[in-house]
Amino acid sequence: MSRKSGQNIWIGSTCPIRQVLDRFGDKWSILIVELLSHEGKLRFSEIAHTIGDISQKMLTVTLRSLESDGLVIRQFFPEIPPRVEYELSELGKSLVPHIQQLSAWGQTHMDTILENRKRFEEKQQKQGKTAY
Amino acid sequence: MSRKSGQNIWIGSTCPIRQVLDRFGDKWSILIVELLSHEGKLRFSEIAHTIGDISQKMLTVTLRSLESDGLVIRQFFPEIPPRVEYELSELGKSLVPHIQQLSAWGQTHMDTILENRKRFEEKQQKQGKTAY
DNA sequence: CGGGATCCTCTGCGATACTG
DNA sequence: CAGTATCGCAGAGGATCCCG
Repeated sequence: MSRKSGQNIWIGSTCPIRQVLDRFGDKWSILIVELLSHEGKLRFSEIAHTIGDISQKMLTVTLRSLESDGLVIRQFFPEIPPRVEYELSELGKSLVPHIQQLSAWGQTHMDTILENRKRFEEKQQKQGKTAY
Repeated sequence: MSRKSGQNIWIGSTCPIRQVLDRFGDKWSILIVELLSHEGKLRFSEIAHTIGDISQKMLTVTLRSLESDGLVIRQFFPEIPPRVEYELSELGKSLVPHIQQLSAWGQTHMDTILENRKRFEEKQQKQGKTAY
């Protein structure tokens, strides 16, 4: 519970922010949701190719977890060779706007952040590193 | 570049989503920003106590990185015993609404996700696990 | 083609002890 | 009080091989 604010916030391990972070804090989930939101329906190899630097294992694992949580729909076509298509569920689509908000924030402010970080490092080098 | 969509999206390692994820995908950054957004100005030990299950090391590291990127302002008071206060910068505050959007999405949909996951696991147990 | 199963590496993070 | 320094580990994620 908050002391200073009247708003209701708790920070325990079941608070919504932590839940969202636990679910989507991994390396690939959000990226795949964003990709599917733009491309609609994609095959396994198309996703792999578009992202480029994801391993087959992690693509499999991430897609399976997204499917398991009902965020992505997997369609298997038992042809030869087999074909599998992935697309966002309604639940998955409902997340997209928020991802794009974050993405837009990043486009606007990430340069500033990187500059800040650079200046901070330079400042640290001038001050410290002289004491040995 | 997208083929099917007319919108501009790229998925390379410099795309904004990845940058945001690289920056805030860790375990504590977003949580601390959210906490400071509610409490305004907090001392080191107040943050530690409120969160509860963060180690001193990770609190130090996370606060330092947030300060380095200009998201958090650190004020040091050379008293005895020393006192340090942290608060969000304007840049940090500009991120808060988006975090709360995500948090709200989590409150609305996380139960569904967990149910989906549970059902998926049960389905897997019925089907697989018989083939050896 | 779309994975499963292994093995291995790297690192984020926690636990502990010490300091100005 | 607010850190710093060091050690150690679990687990995320990559590389490789295999299979229907």
